[in-house]
Amino acid sequence: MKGEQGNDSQLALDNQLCFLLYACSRSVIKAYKPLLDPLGLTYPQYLVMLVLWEWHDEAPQLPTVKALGSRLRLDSGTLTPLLKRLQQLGLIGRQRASNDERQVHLELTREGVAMRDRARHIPQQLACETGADLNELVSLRTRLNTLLQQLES
Amino acid sequence: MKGEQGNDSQLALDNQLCFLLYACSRSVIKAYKPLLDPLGLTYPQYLVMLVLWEWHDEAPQLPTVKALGSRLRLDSGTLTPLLKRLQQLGLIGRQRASNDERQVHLELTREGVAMRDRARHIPQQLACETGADLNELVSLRTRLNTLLQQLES
DNA sequence: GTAAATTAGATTGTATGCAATTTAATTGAC
DNA sequence: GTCAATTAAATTGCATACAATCTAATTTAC
Repeated sequence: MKGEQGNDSQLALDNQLCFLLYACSRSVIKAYKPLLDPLGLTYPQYLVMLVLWEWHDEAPQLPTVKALGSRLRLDSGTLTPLLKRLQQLGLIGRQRASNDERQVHLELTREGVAMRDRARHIPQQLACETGADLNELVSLRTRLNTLLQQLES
Repeated sequence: MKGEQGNDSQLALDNQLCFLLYACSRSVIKAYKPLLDPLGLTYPQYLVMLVLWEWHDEAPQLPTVKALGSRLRLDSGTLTPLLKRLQQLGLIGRQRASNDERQVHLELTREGVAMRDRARHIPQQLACETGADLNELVSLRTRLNTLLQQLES
């Protein structure tokens, strides 16, 4: 009886971490929504655009679906329809690689590149809205990064 | 030009927190999967069962869909079909309240109560698998709780 | 060199999330 | 007391997530 109670509370405490991750993640996504609506993007679509914008700066070669999925931890079952929607929006293009026909390379259209300017204000605006301490947010980021590494190993 | 670069990196940093929340949350849910599969539960269904098990201990009156949604930050659009599945599985019952016909009260079936014994080992097992420091996890939980409060205010 | 194994994407099916609307019941204003 | 707001669930529609399967292309074993 006493043992069972102990197990239950331990379970609940540990559980609250996973639930808090789940609840915080959804809550942050909700906070993004009013900022992303004017761009016509969902949150996962916004993450894809962020990766493509970063790649656009750093690499001459554009990423494949595989490389994008590796960065975002999403598979083709999620990305294929999402990327088709971004293509419908005129933000990206998709090209089969000529040297390996299995791969699909992504590219930003002119509008896709241009949207970056309209997105630049978003992170700051969100940080202001939460009113959280910046050092606290950086510390949290570091800890979550460590946790993610542990979960993936 | 320099200003734009500064905005971009600031954006990327802040973004990594929201992305890490998103990635960690999904990664933790994946880690739960092999432990929940034997119970035939998905992760959101498991969260619902956790709330009902807690209520079962503490309150004589069973929660409504509204109260459950308030606890999990989920609305009826998500919960109604999920609860119907739990009912199909024979784990819960749903009863219209007689004093207010708009409300639906939830109850655990005998099997729903019994499943708790088969779920008790899950949190410990998961904590062991991640190999994370317990104090670290508690600290992270506290910080996420603070963040969630800020996001919801 | 060719068959088997592997790989990258696409597809299918199930289960969330959530905005928006609908329905039915209750409450409030007057 | 009655009609307008409000409320609790349910429903609808859209966009993820993700397991499982499929297809086509490439590698590997031999």
